[in-house]
Amino acid sequence: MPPPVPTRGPTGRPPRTSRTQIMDAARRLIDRDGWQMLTVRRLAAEIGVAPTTLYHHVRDKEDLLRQLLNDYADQIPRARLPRDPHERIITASTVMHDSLAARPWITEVLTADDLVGTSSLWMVEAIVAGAIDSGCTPEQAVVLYRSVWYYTVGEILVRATAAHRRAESSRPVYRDAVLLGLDKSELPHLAALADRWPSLTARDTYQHGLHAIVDGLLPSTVTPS
Amino acid sequence: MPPPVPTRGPTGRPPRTSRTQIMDAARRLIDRDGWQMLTVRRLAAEIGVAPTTLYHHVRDKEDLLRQLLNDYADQIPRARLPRDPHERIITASTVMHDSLAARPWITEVLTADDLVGTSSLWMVEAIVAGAIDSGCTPEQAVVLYRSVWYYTVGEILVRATAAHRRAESSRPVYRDAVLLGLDKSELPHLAALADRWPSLTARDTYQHGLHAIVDGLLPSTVTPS
DNA sequence: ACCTGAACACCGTTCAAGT
DNA sequence: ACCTGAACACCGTTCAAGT
Repeated sequence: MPPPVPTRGPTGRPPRTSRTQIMDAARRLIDRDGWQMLTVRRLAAEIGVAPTTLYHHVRDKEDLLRQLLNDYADQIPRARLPRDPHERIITASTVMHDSLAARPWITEVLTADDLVGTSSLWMVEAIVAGAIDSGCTPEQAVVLYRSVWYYTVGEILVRATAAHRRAESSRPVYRDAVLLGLDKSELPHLAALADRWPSLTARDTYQHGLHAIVDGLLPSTVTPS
Repeated sequence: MPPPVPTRGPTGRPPRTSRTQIMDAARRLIDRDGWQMLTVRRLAAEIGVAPTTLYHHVRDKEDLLRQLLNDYADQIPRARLPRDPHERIITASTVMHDSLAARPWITEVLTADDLVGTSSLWMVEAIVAGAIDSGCTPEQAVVLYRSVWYYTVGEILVRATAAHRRAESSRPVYRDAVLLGLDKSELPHLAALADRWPSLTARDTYQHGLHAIVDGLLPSTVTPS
């Protein structure tokens, strides 16, 4: 329940713009025109206010983006998780995936352009050929290639942006701050791992995951008679 | 060997700017200041020429980016591939990965910002907890989580940008054009799959790869006695 | 306290004009 | 044929001034 009367103080002008109003307009704009169209100026126009006004309710554009992502995350319903650990992993991963897939712009906020040319296709050929020679159908071979590609793109991308962000070093990395302030009773494993997290995620585990994907997607190796 | 004399014709001014000169300057600029700093105007300044001049040698900024990526791909040495199919997959994947990792800006061209907040951590907790309950050490659990995260980010990202690019529909999708013009003797499997490629990559195979990663990274399930 | 216009330092791109 | 300046339609952000 918002205060029906502006709080007392040095008696100023009553606010005509609220933070939630801004976030709503931002979502509306993104849904209608795509997230690339979310500019401070357009957002202000959408609300019907001067661009400079927004800087009274939001620190800068990045602050606005972060708020937008957090609001969306808050709204994802906590899934009922199965007891079996393996199933629990699959379920949580799926929710994670589906949440992102429902609003692709959220992941698109992390991306921009894709331009893959002809001269790198020999690698694709090698992977597809290897899969077929291992007994895959062409369909399975393509699935295998795509899984490797997704995993590879994700790995490079996440690590690159993390490094990038660390290098900019303006603010204290944000994620570390988040991790250290965790509720032990709500997220026990993460809280226990919080201090080791930076060093654990610094490791190069690309090969680890790569082998898992390849082993998991090739037809189970039958020992030749 | 470039012609020592400008080719005859309606006798014009001799070129002071070449396409390769532009690409060199672009790489220099990216290496020095990061790819975000690659703007048409800065690039022109780096060369010492008016911004508008560049539009005589390059169609637009996207053309420049694409050229940059293709040039880099051309320069990756064709790896000697092992005979064993499984090993061949690993090798090609690794080259692919290493090539991107060597110049992170190439993948960063596909990305922009990462901002993951506190309220989605319950999913991470569920995955890590499930892994530990399955017999993983904390280290292994984090490896598993990261692999899933990379794979998921990559999948969403690649598909989203692909869809996005398809929606813009200005030019004929580029990749399709590339695929159809393949040399059958050089890339036989890809050439054979070229026409089915769009439909094959349109399929949702997220679960496929996800199960492979999880199965591959959990300790081999010992049937309980 | 809240909102604003003017201003700053940028973008990518077009186009008529110069050599 | 090649290069240019002026111009257009934009960005994000700051800051002194208004109510």
